[in-house]
Amino acid sequence: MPKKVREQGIETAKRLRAAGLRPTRQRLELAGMLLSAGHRHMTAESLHADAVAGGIKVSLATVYNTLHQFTEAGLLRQVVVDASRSYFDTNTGDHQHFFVEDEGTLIDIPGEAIAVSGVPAPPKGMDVDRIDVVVRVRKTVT
Amino acid sequence: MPKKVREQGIETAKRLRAAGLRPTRQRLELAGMLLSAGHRHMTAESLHADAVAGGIKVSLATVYNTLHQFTEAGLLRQVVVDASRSYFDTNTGDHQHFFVEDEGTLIDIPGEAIAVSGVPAPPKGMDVDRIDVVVRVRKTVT
DNA sequence: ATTTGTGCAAATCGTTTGCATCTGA
DNA sequence: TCAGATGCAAACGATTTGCACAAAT
Repeated sequence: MPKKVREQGIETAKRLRAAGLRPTRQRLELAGMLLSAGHRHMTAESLHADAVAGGIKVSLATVYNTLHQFTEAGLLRQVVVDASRSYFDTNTGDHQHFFVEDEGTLIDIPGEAIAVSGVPAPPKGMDVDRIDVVVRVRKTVT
Repeated sequence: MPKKVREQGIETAKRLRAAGLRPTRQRLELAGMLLSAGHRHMTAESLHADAVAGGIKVSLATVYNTLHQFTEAGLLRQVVVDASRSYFDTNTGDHQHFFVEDEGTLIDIPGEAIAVSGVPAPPKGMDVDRIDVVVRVRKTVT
């Protein structure tokens, strides 16, 4: 194993431990897929498919568990755009999304770009947790 | 039957016919619940429960069908805030929502109040269908 | 050795559908 | 009459869970 990869693994292991998660093989490999390259969007099904395609042995149940654990640990963010599937985003920073309805795909919109103004004060005894903006787009009908 | 109620029923029947829907007993009664009073938010389950509680005989399957038909007819609008349930809103005008995460309830935010700026141009060949803003709130932790 | 995680299959939840029966026009 | 609507129960797809086994500390 190349030194660089090993160190990356150690680095990832630390992050998992810090989140109170044991660095198991499955979690390390999934974390590797998610945290290495650039940001990505996924569903449990798609991540499982990618993992299996990449030779990683994990069950779908473990993928679901892992996605939720990572989300709770702040490594991922859940995006609600479709009533029938859950999407996850490796970009946990301030940003919003385009949702391509024909394809079921997400595209990030930088948080600096977009602004929401005029939000009324929340009802008494409530605090704003987050503001989500979804720009639903579809293929132009020509 | 009081004259006023009968006329309301006739009025509703017209709206249904205009939407290409036969004014059946179930559809008229559900429409009555939805279009009479002020705006309301509901899930299929909650509407079915309310209908049954109000003495209206309908099956859950018909409630689902009706909600979708009404939505397609523009009488209702679907709101996506929770990955596991579909919400519907009798307010089909321009507006947004608070979503109380602890309770799973929605509160309207008038469209005039809120504004989203800085939305980038959608990708080539895509048109913006709608912009949804969800202000997620939760009970203040004291 | 003890605790925690994994995989599988069964269970669950919201939602949709097939089909026999009704109902409105 | 008869296309369209309804209700029920079975089917569904996404997600969760129970439990025996495996792996991490």
